[in-house]
Amino acid sequence: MLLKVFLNPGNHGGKGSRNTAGPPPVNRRTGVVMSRFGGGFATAGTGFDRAGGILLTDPSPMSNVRVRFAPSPTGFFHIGSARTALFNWLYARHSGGTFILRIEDTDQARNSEAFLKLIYDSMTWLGMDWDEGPNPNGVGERGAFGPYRQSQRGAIYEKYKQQLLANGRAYEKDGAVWFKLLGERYRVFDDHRKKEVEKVKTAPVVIDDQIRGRVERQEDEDFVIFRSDGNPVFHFVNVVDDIEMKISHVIRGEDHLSNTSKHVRLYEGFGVAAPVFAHIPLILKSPEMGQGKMSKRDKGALIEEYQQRHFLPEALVNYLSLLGWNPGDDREKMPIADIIKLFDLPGVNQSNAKFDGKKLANMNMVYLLEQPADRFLALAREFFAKQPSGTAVMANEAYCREIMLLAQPKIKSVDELAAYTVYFFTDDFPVDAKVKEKVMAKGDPKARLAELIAAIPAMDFSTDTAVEAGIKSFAEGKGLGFGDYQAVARLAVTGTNAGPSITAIFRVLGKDKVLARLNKFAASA
RNA sequence: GCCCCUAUCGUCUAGCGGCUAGGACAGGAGAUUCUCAUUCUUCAAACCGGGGUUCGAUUCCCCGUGGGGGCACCA
Repeated sequence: MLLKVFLNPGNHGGKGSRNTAGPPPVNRRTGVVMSRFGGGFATAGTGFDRAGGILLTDPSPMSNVRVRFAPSPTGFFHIGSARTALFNWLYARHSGGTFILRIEDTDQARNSEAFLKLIYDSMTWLGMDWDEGPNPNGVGERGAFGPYRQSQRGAIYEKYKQQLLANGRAYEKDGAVWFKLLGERYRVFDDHRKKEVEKVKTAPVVIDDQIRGRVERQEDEDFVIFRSDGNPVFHFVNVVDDIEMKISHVIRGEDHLSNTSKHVRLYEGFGVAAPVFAHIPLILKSPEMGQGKMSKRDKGALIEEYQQRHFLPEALVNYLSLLGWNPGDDREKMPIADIIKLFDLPGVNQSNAKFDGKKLANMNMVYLLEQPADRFLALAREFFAKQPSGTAVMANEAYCREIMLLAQPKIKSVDELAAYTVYFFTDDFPVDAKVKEKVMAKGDPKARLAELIAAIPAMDFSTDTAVEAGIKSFAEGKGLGFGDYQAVARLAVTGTNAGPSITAIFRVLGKDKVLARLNKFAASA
């Protein structure tokens, strides 16, 4: 078997505060993580063989970036997963590498096809296309390193297990298979687990992380790689798959940083150079949500939610890209092409970021405002297709179009459309009690209403400007202004104080409807 | 308990030894508009604490403290 050793194309360093103290026993040029035992490890360009090991060769020295996103279909697809996927995707696209989607579905009990589909759908919706992995429709897959679902890779894991068993880096105990650390053994009482455990004196594992800098961690206990039920554990399959799929850069959440020492030992066990690691900061709950890491249960945590609310995926992606990364200047709203161009691992922050739904909402609004009419209309149609009122709204295409375009510059997200435009589609619209109270308390709205009702039949409703001129000249005749009629008319016709210009509402609704509503309101008020 | 990561306005962040510490979201005030929203102007808002190093620390080092993560036959 041949395995490439991947080069690290990214330059290191960046932030001044980055921990780069001490001479890292890592080949900077290759990004190969080396341990201190045995004096050296494989470096690029130096093929080597190890007893029971794997031949390493380096036929192609230049970049070949291969990154993967490896979710488990055991729950909803949330913000954190999406951001991890995004950073992998961005890095792949930035470097002209390959983005792989691998499904870690070894947890039989918790897996579900519905969650699997959700992964494909969410990724697709967000525009993160993958070069290798299962096809987005779930049928078949593409790529030369499959299968891409761990549940189908049993034979590969078995082979790797045998290799470790054969080279003395694994052993069986209590029906499980354990990975064996090299070093002097001793027993000690573990406070955390309240029992005596066997530990191993080993040299620390040094990780040259693209984001964290140099991280040192001690791995001092043998660990299970195959459970007694015969199933391999996460650490094992993760490393085996990354080897088999020739992953060059492992970009994942910081919650895996502590696991990385296990993974590095595993790579050593297989005689394979480890990939470059990049541990990205986590997304934390916003202050209102409480403390800790954002979880699937938190409000606004699910990608699905934004999809259902018809957020613009590019707005969400833009916002997500800014959580833990920035382009280096004051720009925030950026086309994805610019983000791809500017994104790089050393530019990623080291500290966790709190999720801010308000900023996301603002980003969505900014994107929404600049959408061309046809795109906005398409979004509105998609939205209304799922609404109970949808059929009524979309019955008249031209009418619908006109109203949606009236609403576009006013709303923050597409899901506001239903409430924002109700009164255009039904006479049975809700009346905002608070607004009513306020409007009716100011001046003499009843008198204004009566005057308006009397004047409207003679007005020209053909254009906005005609309506405006009509009301204005009429109001001036009474010694009043447009504003004196606007509020009460709006309340009577729309039930609220927010909306497009009243002249547009009048024109679109038509004289008959407007008069009917004004009269009805006058009668009840 | 042990280990690892981290620390600038409420939030996202810029800053890579010398700055009136900048921008954005959110918030306050005002202007414009027929309302609302947008837009514009404007205000308030931060270097966690203590030691070093240095002529000089937000910036580098150490120690605290705070925040986060990990210590499984979960992933």
